[in-house]
Amino acid sequence: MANTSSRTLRLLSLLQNHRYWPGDELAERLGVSPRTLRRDVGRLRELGYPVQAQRGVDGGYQLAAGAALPPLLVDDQEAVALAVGLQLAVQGSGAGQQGAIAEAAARALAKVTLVMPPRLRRQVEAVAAMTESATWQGAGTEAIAPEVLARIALACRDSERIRFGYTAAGGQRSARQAEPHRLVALDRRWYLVAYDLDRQDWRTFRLDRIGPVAGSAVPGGAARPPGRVPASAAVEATGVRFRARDIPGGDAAEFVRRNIRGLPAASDVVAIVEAGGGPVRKKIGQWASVTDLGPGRCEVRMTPPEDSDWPIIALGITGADFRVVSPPEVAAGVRAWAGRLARAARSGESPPGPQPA
Amino acid sequence: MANTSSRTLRLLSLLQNHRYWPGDELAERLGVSPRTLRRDVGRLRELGYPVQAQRGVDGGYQLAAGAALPPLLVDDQEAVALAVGLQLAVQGSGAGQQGAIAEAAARALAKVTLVMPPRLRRQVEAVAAMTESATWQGAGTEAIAPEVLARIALACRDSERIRFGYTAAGGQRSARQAEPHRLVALDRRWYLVAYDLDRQDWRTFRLDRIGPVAGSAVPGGAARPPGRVPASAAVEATGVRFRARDIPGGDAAEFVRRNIRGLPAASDVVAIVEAGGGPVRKKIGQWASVTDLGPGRCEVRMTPPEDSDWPIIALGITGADFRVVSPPEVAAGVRAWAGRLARAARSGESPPGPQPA
DNA sequence: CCATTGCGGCCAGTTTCTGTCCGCAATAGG
DNA sequence: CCTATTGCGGACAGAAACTGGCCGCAATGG
Repeated sequence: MANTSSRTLRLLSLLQNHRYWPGDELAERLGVSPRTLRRDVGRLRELGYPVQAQRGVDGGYQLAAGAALPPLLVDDQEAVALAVGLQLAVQGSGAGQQGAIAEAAARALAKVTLVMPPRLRRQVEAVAAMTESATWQGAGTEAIAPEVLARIALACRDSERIRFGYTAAGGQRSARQAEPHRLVALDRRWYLVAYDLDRQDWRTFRLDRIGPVAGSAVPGGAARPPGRVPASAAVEATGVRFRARDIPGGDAAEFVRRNIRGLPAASDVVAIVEAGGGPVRKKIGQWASVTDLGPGRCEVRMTPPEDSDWPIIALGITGADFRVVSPPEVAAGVRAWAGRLARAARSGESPPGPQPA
Repeated sequence: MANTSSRTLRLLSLLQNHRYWPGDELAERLGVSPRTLRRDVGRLRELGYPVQAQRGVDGGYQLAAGAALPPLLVDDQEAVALAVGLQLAVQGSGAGQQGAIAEAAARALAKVTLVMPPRLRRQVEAVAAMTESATWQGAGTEAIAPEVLARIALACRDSERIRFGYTAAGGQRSARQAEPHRLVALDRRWYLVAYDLDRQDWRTFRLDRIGPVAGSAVPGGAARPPGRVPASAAVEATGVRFRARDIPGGDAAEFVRRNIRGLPAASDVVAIVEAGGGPVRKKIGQWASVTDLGPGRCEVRMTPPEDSDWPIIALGITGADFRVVSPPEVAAGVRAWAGRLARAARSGESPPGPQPA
């Protein structure tokens, strides 16, 4: 309380929470003399946080943008908003070149949730539960539990072995133990690059295929360092730390790209849209890669979550005619939508009232 | 550098960036003796940040969740991700009871952008430009420039008069000068509760109707406190501070609700969906209020941005038949979609190749 | 049983911090 | 032009803190 560093922090907080303070008031709030306040301000400036001052009548201090970001002092609500926003960013903005952002968001999310008081974490979960289904619409959502992502991000950061269940492309579930190295966001999917300890080799895992460990093979009261999170969920931090290895090729994203190239991209959606590539790209470039096929026609390719209506929506908002090349499921979905919308359109024509036979 | 408080901050940063440090390494990094490190840790604990320690071989320190959120020390990328995520939260999650979250997000966003170095701000703008159109799909976007929102949030926080252009419901543009008091997120819209200095009364302004000031009525080199942002945009901070008044009724959200009730909610979309309220609510409860109309039927009411395809999409993903009650524009939109999708469905049936006449 | 690692008391020397007093420099208003 | 206000920073003395070194103790795992 009477501490100097704590006071400096409190000063920073005040300056972040209200941009314009007369010096006297600041001094009073901090319980020090104005001279000491000036010294504190000087200290902040030395630390690189530019506190601007206005002299003369009605003068005061205010915090400006500097070269580095000062420690962020947020209140509870803001912290919740932060976490929610980061979850949105993590789930939603993985597209295109934004992979880097998504990864940073994952890191930040891990950081925040780690230090967030439990009561706030509960709030975040509550809000996320409300919003979750919304970001990735459609029923069979492949959305990743934010908590899985956060835990893996933490394990990567801290070089801690993890154990998890994985459903391979074929459908077989198995328990894995691995050294997680990097999270990579690619094409709206999350991948973990890890050294698989059972296979003794590098692997990439799709996060949406990670689930609870099959047989929670932890013998009774075995060695578990206190303070570790128990196997409450899909991913288990073992508490065993490892030394980082070099990822083959050096670049994690490149490694993922190579690996998933080889796999059958069966779920890709391909469609021909009767409109110029430019406008289409502008409207749905977020989710799809668009290739021009001459004037007024282009090819759209997406990798949406399975079983979702997303590709239909994307094609719909292009506002142009289109043709689904593959897969048949999406074409079937289009037929279903067409039927429903046609009935809706017809019902709208007739005057309101009970549907005529 | 050699400062105690700076060192404490650095320690906090280390603990946030990597969860498990042997004491000796921490001491070495901070350039102090282990004894002093222990004292620093004690200081952090006194400040309320629970640093857990493991004794014995392979022991170390780690930061755990405490009662209060410690100052967040984020790197550049994380800061960008933070800002992007907050913008998403601000634009997207305004629905239902989440208004409070959205407002907190706006506050946090203002806070972050204010102290963010310009280079990072540019990055955020770049990313936002890519993502913007995506959140609120559809053409006639009513999305609010994040910068407008941030600036108004700041002005509210700092009790600073603002000047802006406003397009009234009728369509007339006018220049306003007001004392901004609160931002309110309601029904996926943002409102500003402010005391209008020209009208000498309280008003609510829809943020999406705020635009650049008509005649940037600032005479040449007139008095402008240095450090103020110039009239670079839709909202201008005058630099004049004011004393807060009491909002009539005390509650800003309530005030907004009263005021907009009176206005014609012409753009409301109403539809009847042939499905139970429960499932429908689960699928689109984010964007619409759902009222049960007996088993297997419910009414859906939305207030989407004008001219967007959003209501059609929402109704489509319910997966049920429906009927658009109003407005006619949406019904027309449904017909257009139905036509396009029907053609797409038909083209899918025939083997690929040039469309048969 | 032992090595490792964190804990915290004690102490002496040093550093830093604080409040007070001072003159100076901007700034806005009369 | 003058004045009140407000921030700036030097000087100084006393008080407070910080630091490193030393110690014995307590967990912890092998």
